[in-house]
Amino acid sequence: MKNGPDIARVAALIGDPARANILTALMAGKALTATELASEAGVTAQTASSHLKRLLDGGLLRLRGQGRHRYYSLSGPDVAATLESLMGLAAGHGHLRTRTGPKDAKLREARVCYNHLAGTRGVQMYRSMIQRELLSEAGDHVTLTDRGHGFISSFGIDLSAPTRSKAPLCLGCLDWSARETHLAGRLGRAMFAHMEDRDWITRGIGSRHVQFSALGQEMFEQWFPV
Amino acid sequence: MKNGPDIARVAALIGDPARANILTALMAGKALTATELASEAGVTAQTASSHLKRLLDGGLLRLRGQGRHRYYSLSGPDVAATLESLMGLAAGHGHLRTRTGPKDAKLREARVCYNHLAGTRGVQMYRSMIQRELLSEAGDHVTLTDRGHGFISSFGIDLSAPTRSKAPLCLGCLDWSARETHLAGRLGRAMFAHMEDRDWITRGIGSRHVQFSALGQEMFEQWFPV
DNA sequence: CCAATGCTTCGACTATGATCGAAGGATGAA
DNA sequence: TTCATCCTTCGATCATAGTCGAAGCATTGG
Repeated sequence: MKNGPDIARVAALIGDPARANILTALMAGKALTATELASEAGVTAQTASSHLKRLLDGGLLRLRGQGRHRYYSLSGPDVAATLESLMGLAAGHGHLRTRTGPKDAKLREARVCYNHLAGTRGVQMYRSMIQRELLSEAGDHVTLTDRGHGFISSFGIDLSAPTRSKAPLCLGCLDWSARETHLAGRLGRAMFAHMEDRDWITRGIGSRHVQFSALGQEMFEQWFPV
Repeated sequence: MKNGPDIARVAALIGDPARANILTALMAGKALTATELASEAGVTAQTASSHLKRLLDGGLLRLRGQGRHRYYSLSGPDVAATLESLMGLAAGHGHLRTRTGPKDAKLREARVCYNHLAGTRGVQMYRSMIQRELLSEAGDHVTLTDRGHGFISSFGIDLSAPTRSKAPLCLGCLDWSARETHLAGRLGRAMFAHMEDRDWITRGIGSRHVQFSALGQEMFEQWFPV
């Protein structure tokens, strides 16, 4: 009857509350064990196991077994992007899971999205880098310019390190709260990790919120002015 | 337990096969009546009615009543963008509804996506306009440059006509097949309509496929060179 | 007014799948 | 080896919601 990709299958996969909780928890980018995800989703280990199997079969998750632990993570940035897009729809039409509170405002300001910075802070960083032509956009492809390479190495990140990852260096990711692009991809993750190492930012425990330290606040404005 | 938008609600809404068919049918951009959608979805009128009610309540659809007909359409470009994103996931993970056939190849080349041009043709048009600086990208916002305004009016579209629409003039939409951006928004729709008026393109009946005429082929290459 | 069409509501049936208890396999620690 | 932890599989229960037949509104046309 119809042709094209089977959208219902994927959507139904995301459409269960327990599975949606699991996926949302994994948006933070860290790989989590099955039991951790069970508690995140608010179901027993058995139930979570069956959900994880389905998500795995559906290609949304990736599994790495380490000893008796099984670590699950999102299978790729495209999954994260789709989830953000769905969040945008849900938020735009006023279906917030909980009432909009101070926590939401914090999330809107800075949060982690699959290991890179999202929220107004993330958008600010992206805009700043675009404005100064450290990044350039062509179509949907974002690339690091020559000036950008210099900037990044002076920022303290070594991009020349060998990598076996085939993931794109730069990737635009649509922000559900700000409705603008922020930087994802390997570079986005590296910059996030770097700021974490320098104690500019700390992750909220059990939350996607990102807290800027006083130093971080100052440095961020200095490196990424509008 | 969790915070943020209620993603499961929206995803579950899209996750039913009948509703997914309805939404996919509406991706073509035209408003369709309840009975038309019922036949598209392959269910009876009663069933479709209940689905349409739910989609309406969920904010995914928009309703305009005309006489005894009720015309349903997608509530906005953000909905279309999310659907495309889901298609990308589904296609990427190999869940095609039907076997990949010639029809799919045609769809990949040129199709209508919420009343604007998508597929490799759509991407080509977008790239061409970006390259020649008729469009400029800043973050997620796409804007028509001064040169772009000149180009559009020589193309034969009058943008000075008064509009009560608050929809953005330019909007990037991620293509599920090409995985690049193509032009959506009011301008994207206007350009599509213009090419339709000039018989450069015709829509496939009951399909999202777009057929280029010989004239259209030639003109398209002339106006949007790579 | 009546008849026809488009659409929705109601009610009942049914199936899918979400859930958890219990049990079993796998790994690591002692 | 023995025990504990992590995780999965099996089986049974139960609720949600997708489906359609029948009936009821609403609108149009004669």
